[in-house]
Amino acid sequence: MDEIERVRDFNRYYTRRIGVLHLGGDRPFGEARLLFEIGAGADLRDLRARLGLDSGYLSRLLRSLSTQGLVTVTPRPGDARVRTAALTEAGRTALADLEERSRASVAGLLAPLTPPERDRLLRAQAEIHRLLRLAAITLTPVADSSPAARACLRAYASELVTRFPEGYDADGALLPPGTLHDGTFLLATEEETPVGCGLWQRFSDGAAEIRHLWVSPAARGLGLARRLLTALETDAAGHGVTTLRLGTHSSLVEAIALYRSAGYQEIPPYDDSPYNQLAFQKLL
Amino acid sequence: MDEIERVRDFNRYYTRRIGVLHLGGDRPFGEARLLFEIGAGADLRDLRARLGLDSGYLSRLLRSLSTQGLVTVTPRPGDARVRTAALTEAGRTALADLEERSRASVAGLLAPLTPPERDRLLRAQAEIHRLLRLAAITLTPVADSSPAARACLRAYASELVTRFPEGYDADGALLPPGTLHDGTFLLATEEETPVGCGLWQRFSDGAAEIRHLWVSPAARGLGLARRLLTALETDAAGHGVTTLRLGTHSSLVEAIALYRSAGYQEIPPYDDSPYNQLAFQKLL
DNA sequence: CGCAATCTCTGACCTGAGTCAGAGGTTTTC
DNA sequence: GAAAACCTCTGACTCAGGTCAGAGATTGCG
Repeated sequence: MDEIERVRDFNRYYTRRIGVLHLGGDRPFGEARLLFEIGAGADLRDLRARLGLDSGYLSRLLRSLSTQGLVTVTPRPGDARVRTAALTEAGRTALADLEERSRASVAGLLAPLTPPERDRLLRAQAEIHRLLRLAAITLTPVADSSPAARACLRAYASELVTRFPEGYDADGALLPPGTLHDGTFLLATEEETPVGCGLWQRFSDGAAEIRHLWVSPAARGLGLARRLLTALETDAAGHGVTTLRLGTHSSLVEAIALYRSAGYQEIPPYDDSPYNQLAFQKLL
Repeated sequence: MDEIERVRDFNRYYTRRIGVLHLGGDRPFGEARLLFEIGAGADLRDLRARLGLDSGYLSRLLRSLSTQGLVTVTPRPGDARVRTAALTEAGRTALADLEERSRASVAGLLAPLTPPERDRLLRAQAEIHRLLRLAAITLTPVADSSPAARACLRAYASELVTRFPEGYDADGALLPPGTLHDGTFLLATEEETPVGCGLWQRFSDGAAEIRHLWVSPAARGLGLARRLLTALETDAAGHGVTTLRLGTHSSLVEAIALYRSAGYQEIPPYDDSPYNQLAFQKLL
């Protein structure tokens, strides 16, 4: 049985087992989901966007919930076009009940397992979650002046400000927008939000430099930095680059470990940036 | 976040990610499932039982598939009450197409991962599968003469016949039906089928013996033997047993390792059974 | 042989989930 | 102040999935 078949097999088994679990109770799934999503109150437009519902459908669902006395829908003060939904006291208890029943069915699933077995289950789930998130992240080349690219670089810079003991001067050290001509800016995106970046840029001597490799805190621990690095190397190699260099700050220990494990050799610093206390090189 | 919440969280993420995968194509899910289940041909009654369908519903589904030219339904030769469904050539290609598209969507999911990452994913999935299977197995006390109990003991005996170099004389060594009076026979059941057993039986001196601990080949590697053993110990302790003994054959190395790791100490053989070459004891 | 059991089919019905085209309010913009 | 934009609601409709009651055909059994 090959890799794909094993994954399909697992999917079948898992969804079958999980399908049995208590999801919406006796309440239709759509209503249960809506109760959950309203939570502390929400505008209908937001609910529609979050749940991907048709406005007519949402309207009917809400009416059903409000005739059951679980939610109230009122015009938002200040803008009466928008209406906001809120749970009533009965709605809150209904939601709590749903939650409790869902928890109970999971607890029933776990009950026969010993603590070490449960621990292994949780670890395996965390591993799968990690890997699936990583698999869902896409890398795309974008212009270094694109809003997403600039947002990543700003986040990168503001993190370095706090990480470097001497601070970080973004204006002086960050790649100015629109200046990346011979190279590629790669943006990592998870479900439409940018979660990392990196770029390579050719030197006048034909070698190239990797810069601004960054992974957002929300996406750390997935192995994304390594993937970005390999993708940058492949892209650069595809553009004829044979020598890659990079400089880094001695306080960025994880980055340094990454470079070493990716086959980069330490070389003497090749520029005068105060932040590049260490330099590395790799021949592609 | 507690254990239960973490499991729920994973379930939410996983089902969301998997839900996107290609399941039935443009074909309704029910029809796709039916195509899959018909496979090389099946009686309608079996299909109903396997898929849990109402007979009217199945009839309509099949009619839809047969007007699409994907299946033929014919009376079974020999018993014209029963009808059997078979895929046509077009049905086989439609099924192959479904399979292929499902495979392709899984392949797309895996594509961004490196081989070691995929390997970790598969391992984690296998671990979860194992643990969920184990959690789904129930242990119930049954009469030693019940059909399920006898079936397990027969399977146990026929396995020993091939495992022991000297063979195994079931008539002489197996617990005769209806003879377990002061003790408990535990049956392990996975989705209605028996997958293991074990019993404890009190000696005249007040101590008790564990016998016939067996796990079906289909359920090995899950940790079921250990669970059975602990359950037997707990049950026996609940009946006032403080000393448990057991005898085993020197060729059953996994069993011996299990006993040792469960805290059993080797003692001199306490009976003259030719199969109990080793004996163990544990004080509860 | 006749009756009961077995199996499948048909028609009638239901629910959840969702789409689509307007109608009718409210606010913003010019 | 009027038009445009925005937001929600209503009515009409679709589809998948499923249940239920009985009709009709066939077979097994006494």
